[in-house]
Amino acid sequence: MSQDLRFRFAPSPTGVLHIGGARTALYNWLAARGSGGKLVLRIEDTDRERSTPENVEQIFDALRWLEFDWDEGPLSQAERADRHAARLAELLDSGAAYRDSATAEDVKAYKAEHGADAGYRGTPSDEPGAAVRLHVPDEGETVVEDLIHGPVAFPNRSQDDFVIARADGSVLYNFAVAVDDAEMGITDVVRGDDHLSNTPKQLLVLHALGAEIPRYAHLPLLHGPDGRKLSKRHGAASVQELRDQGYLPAAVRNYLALLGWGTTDDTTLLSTEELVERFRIEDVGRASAVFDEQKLRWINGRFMRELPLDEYVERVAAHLGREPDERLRAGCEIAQEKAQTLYELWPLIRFLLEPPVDDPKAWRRVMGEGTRPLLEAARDALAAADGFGAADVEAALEPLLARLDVKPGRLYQPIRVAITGTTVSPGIFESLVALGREESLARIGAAIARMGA
RNA sequence: GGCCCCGUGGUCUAACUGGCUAGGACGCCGGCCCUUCAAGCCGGAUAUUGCGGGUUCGAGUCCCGUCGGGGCCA
Repeated sequence: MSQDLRFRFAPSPTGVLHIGGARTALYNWLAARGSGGKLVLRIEDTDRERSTPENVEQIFDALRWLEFDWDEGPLSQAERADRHAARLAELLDSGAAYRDSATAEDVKAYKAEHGADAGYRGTPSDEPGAAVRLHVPDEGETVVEDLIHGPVAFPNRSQDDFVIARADGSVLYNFAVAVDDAEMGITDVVRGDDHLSNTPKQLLVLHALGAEIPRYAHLPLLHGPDGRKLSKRHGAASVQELRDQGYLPAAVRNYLALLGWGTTDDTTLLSTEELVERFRIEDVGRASAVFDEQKLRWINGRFMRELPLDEYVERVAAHLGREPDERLRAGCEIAQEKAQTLYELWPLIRFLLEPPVDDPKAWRRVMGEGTRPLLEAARDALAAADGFGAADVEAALEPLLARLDVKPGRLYQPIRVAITGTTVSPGIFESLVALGREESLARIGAAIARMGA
């Protein structure tokens, strides 16, 4: 078992953890856990505008919600900047990099002369306004040994002598990350496909630095149903939204894991332990995937139903921002089978915690002609019941069906509307029991009164 | 424009070094159950594995070409 593996995850600090980013984090985390390594989190600070402490904290929040653990990057922002400067000077001294004052036009002109597929090669200069470029060999190729794609070769002659630092000394992305990886001892880089063609540049920097090369795994990107990169327009696009909509972290982890990877034996529902045990980064597919919220909902429903009641109540209470009292617990007990998300549970148990809702449509549809005698009979029967357990309630109401010669729905739906205000609720007997005899009678009475003569 | 990646039913995927009547899941349709809505159970439709060649007794799996989608850089 190799120890001290460091997987890095570097979300951009916009405050939003996108689903694609969350999957990347998950794969990093699973791979790290599976190999005895650890996940190192480093926030990308390239976008100063949006890189506020609040935004960074929001990313951490989302990651914590997913129940990941990680180490913060071993180097502070300031330390990183120091290393960048030092390494840059090093490359300049050794001649691996050089100053060049060429403009974009100059590069274009170079290509016009040498061919479009010829990488730009500059001439060293001492001018003050010169940027720093890295020397790229003319011969051979730089190959990325990718765990998912296999070897991917990039011809060196087509690669520009790319800019690694601006004239003012500020470093560019491909140089900065390569230095960071080297300085932080990153052993495994698991990130999106969009970085695949950046990788040869980072390798070139690493080579010039004489640093160790990490293992790379480039994940396929996530797309929306329209085939374009997943974004806000496609509904839930961030982990924060998923959380707000009442999804369970374990279900989200399960679903995300399946978005680009599958088990050989066709298992769909996996606990996190199983995920850690079975996930292998090498088995991740190469094609981009489409986020399908319907499947997430299904998986979430399965996890919801399998949750122990105590934990279920806790999760629900947290989501609703309420105390987990007896009423709530009673509601959870009778509605756990029915909700796919925490969010969906509320309309089902609301009647226990608040007065019945006013739903004119439901009322009109169910409380038609001849309903009043049915409700009166139900009220009387419930009032006279021996006890008020589910069996007692059923024993009280069931005989009415034959006596009044009505189908079950004709009797039960009006009761349902009377006590909840809506046509959808948990089982009618359980609902009455959870509400209690007194309150049930009061609500049925109120409904009768509302119907008038 | 250059370089690179990808292409299995609507969606996510499985198929060790070529042998499978292309498997599973979500969704969809139908049925059962039934006090509503779900869930559950049963059954069904949907894939000439982007397309065209080639190698082979045999290709989703190998080779060539082509189309389409995407990424990075410019």
